[in-house]
Amino acid sequence: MTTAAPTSSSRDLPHPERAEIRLEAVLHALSDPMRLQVVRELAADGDELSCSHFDLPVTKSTTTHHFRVLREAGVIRQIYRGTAKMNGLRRDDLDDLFPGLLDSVLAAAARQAVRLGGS
Amino acid sequence: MTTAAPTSSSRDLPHPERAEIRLEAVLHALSDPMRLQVVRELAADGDELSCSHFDLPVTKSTTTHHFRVLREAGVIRQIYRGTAKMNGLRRDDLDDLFPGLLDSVLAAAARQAVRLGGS
DNA sequence: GCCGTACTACGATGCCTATCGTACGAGTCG
DNA sequence: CGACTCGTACGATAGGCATCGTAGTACGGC
Repeated sequence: MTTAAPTSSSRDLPHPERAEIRLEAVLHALSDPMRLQVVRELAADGDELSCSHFDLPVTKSTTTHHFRVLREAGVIRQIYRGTAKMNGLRRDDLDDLFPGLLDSVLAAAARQAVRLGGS
Repeated sequence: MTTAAPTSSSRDLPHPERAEIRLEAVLHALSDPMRLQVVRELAADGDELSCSHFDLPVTKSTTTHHFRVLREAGVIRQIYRGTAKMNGLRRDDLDDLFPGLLDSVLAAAARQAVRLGGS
């Protein structure tokens, strides 16, 4: 074992090419609190998180929708692994297209979380 | 010349306090091509640009709407000066709340403009 | 082969918003 | 004053989107 199957599921999902990623779409994707939260967790916990790992206060239908928006904007990459769908940040592509943008947004989100959740 | 009238119009517009500016609202404001364009011009040409200076491919009503969204998100500051309404980027507030964010977005927009308009 | 789990697809709904047109208010200049 | 310019307000409209629920598909384990 230890491999054998490269997890090559037949179904794969459409992702935009690096050159097709549009800044407006990325900003729009990140402008939703739900999706921003997802991106923050992905950035913090590293890649390879399944959809079900996230405990969002919405139904699974809505969760699927948000992941799709993130994927179609080019923010995340999704691959099926068995029944689970793993999500990873497209940090390399984003950093190449928009240097520093993702880090700025993440830092801004973290700052704001402290400022608002201030305790 | 060079001053004399402090241009103190009686009508002034509601702006969010610095502490009220929300990252999601800023990202959403910048996710519209029209508004992003406005912000880019403001950043390039310095402050103090009148609404009519912008030649957007929409009617004046819509232009007013976009400026209002930008103002209510805390991205720009607007003041009346006679019949004109001057617009300025709230760079100080944004840089304080979200260091580097505005510059990253502007740089990303410039890069993308080159990449797409790339001749 | 069957069942449970993970996620999707589709339709419905209600809200938000980008857009327009027209009518109006505020200032400036003749 | 009167006319013109700049921008606003309001209503209408059409499209987008966040949300849900239900039904369905794909995979893995028993």
